[in-house]
Amino acid sequence: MAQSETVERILDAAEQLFAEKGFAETSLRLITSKAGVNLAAVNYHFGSKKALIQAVFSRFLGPFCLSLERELDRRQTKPESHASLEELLEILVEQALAVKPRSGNDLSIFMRLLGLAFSQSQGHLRRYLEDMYGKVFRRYMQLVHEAAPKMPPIELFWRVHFMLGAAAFSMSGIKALRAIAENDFGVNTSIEQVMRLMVPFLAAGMRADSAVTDEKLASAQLKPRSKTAPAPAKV
Amino acid sequence: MAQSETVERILDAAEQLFAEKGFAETSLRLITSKAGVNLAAVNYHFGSKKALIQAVFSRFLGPFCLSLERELDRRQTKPESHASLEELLEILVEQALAVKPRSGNDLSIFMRLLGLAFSQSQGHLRRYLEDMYGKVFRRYMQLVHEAAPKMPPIELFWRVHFMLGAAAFSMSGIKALRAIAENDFGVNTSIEQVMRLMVPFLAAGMRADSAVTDEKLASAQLKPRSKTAPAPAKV
DNA sequence: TGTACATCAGTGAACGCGCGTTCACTGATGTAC
DNA sequence: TGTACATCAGTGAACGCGCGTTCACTGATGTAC
Repeated sequence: MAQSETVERILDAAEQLFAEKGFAETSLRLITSKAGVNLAAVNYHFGSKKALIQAVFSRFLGPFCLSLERELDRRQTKPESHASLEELLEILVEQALAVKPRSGNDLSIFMRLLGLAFSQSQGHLRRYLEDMYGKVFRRYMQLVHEAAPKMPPIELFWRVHFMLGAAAFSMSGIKALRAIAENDFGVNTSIEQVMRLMVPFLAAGMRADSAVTDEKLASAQLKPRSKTAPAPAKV
Repeated sequence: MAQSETVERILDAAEQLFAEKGFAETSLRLITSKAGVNLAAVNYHFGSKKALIQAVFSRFLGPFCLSLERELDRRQTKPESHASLEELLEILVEQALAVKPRSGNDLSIFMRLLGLAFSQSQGHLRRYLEDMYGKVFRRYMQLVHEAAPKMPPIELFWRVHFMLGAAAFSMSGIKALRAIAENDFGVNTSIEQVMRLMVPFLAAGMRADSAVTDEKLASAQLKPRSKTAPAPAKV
């Protein structure tokens, strides 16, 4: 076998199987037999199953976040004009679609993996993703904050996670959902179409009138972020 | 031990552990030791681990769906007036909150389980839920359909799943999210408050102007549901 | 140009471990006569 | 009232199995002299 074509074969097989079955349910024996490589090759090249899981994410998220960061840089140099919610969401769609052609595999596979990353209890994975990509994510969130109409910060917080949920969930089950849609309506909805359908839905949700009635919630403000402990003392 | 207090203890422990760790990652040994019962008791009372998983869902979904069905009956007898999207969403919130006091345990645990049911590959569970609760779900969806402003059916289909995603995802990670919110903003958001924050977000998303530009998608209509095969012949 | 050695991707078999399940058994309770 | 039997929740130990990981090994390729 050519110089570490093996590594790519393992990553391809693992990506697909993890997306289908989840992490715990996918054994190294299944991965290596699908990849047509030796069982021990995973531990030889990656060191452990955990490291393989992280490598699968990095292969996609690396280029994606790099591309996203460059796009954010580009916008920052332009004359100061805030992007709309729709524009911000479109940026993500564009970056995701741009990364896709890396290989023959499907964007939907990776979206499903992202969904799993949140719902499966892979503590090491969440720590790894936060360390590697947390910075870009927070930078993007800052722009969303600026684009959202004046709203209690805590409500913004929750709405962002509703958005995240809608995206991660529908993408994570996208294969089944597309099949149902095809069966019930007789038309095929491409991944790209689904993502574009999501944009106005999410933007409208973000713009809905505030529902906060509780006074404590309404007045809550973002505390300064501290690495190790809550904010030190009263202001 | 009193007459099958054991069964309840197993269900309580399993519910909590499944929600924390997922199904595959939670062993019967962990469940039974947390419950303080013998390892073999699960297989004695439930027959298998799969059956235990289903029983955990039924303990909550049974009362919930019964309660939902009665509420839908009540509304059907009233003078013909369509419920708004907000009203329909509020119904779910009310039913969910009404079931909660069954025991001391937390609604959030069950919401997380529901999220897991979609994202973990438990084929038997999806089949079981569809068989048991599919009917009520489709009846409810019909009302949502009537409440949504005129919209291509396929877009409605996708938007419903965006809603489902936002709910399932944010509820499934609710424990971590509440902790982050508490840490970053210094206020506690109750599960009930989160659910009520979700209602206007989802309703606004459902009402957003249609984004369908593709002609094929715009004209797609719901096919008659057939048990075994696609619709028989051209109309 | 030829030989000795180092490197390294990949291998095959085995390791110990935790898993879900099974099974013969116990002991308390209820029932028939 | 007393005895024999049936029922059934619960037990303790063992079963076979698939898992992630380890390890001594192979064989191809590159490098030094």
